[in-house]
Amino acid sequence: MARNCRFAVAVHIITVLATHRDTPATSDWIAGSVNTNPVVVRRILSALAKAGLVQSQRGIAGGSALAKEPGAISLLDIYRAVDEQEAQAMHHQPPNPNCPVGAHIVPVLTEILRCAEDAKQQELAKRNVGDVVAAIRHRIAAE
Amino acid sequence: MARNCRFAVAVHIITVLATHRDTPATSDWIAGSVNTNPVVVRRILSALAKAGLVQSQRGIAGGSALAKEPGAISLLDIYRAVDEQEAQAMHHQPPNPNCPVGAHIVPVLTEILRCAEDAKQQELAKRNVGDVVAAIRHRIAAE
DNA sequence: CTATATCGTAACCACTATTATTACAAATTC
DNA sequence: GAATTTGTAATAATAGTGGTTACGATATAG
Repeated sequence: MARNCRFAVAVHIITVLATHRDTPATSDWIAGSVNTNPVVVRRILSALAKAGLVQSQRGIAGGSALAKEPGAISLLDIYRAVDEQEAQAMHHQPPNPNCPVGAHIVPVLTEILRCAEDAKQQELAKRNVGDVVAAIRHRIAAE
Repeated sequence: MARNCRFAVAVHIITVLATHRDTPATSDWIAGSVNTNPVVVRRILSALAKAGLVQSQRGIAGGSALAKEPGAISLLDIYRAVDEQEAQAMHHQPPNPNCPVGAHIVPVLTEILRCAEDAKQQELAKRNVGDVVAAIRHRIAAE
């Protein structure tokens, strides 16, 4: 259970909200579509709300709704809202500073990983929630 | 201790080998530069050897050495040799197939994450071990 | 005002990925 | 044959992750 699926679940949640814009969706109802626990959904909704992507309301007619148009929410917005951790990390222990390689490799590697992560994020920035909804509608129509 | 630093350690190891090409390096010696346990170094060397990037030899004059020129080893080669796991994963439980979103989002998300990962790998492919050695030499000269 | 429904979040558990460490057989050289 | 080194298995320690329970805060209905 250790692999990170927050991004997948977050996109799922936002896509559900984008296809039910008439009425706020409860975490319980969303959890039924994602097939997980409502608290997991609420945790991710909380992160998305902090990023300004969704709005939630408590109470008897409460629930969550998009705070922006689907076309104005990129997948990078979602990624940054929920996936703060780097995939590849630096050494656990700092390398030996008396070795020429050990003394200088960390900033070199950090810069390389930053470029690689940037490329990934730029690819995510090319797509928005409207595109995901359209892709799903296309698949439904093709059935 | 849960973050993945195999890529960082693998690049470190290969860079050490690239700067000491005259004689094979023992895992114990490399571990001194990386500041970790020799077995950790040997495990990563084993993965690098399976990818054809290094060669190791047992025995009293044993150790490891590059199997290719530094300029012929890209960082993507190293990444693929040691980092098999995806950073972002799909849902733990399959989504609800009775929800239109749940029924169709997985292939859409899989394709998006594949593109993002591809972009990252293409960025890593642009750099090779020779570039890393040059960057480190540049930093040493700038001291 | 009270009851009900819902969110927000803390606390805890189970599971997994990862690194560190010990141990030892296999291989190589002297 | 002794010494050294790799290769790998086994184990422990740590941390990230999602699932679950619990409960206070909040909003609406009546």
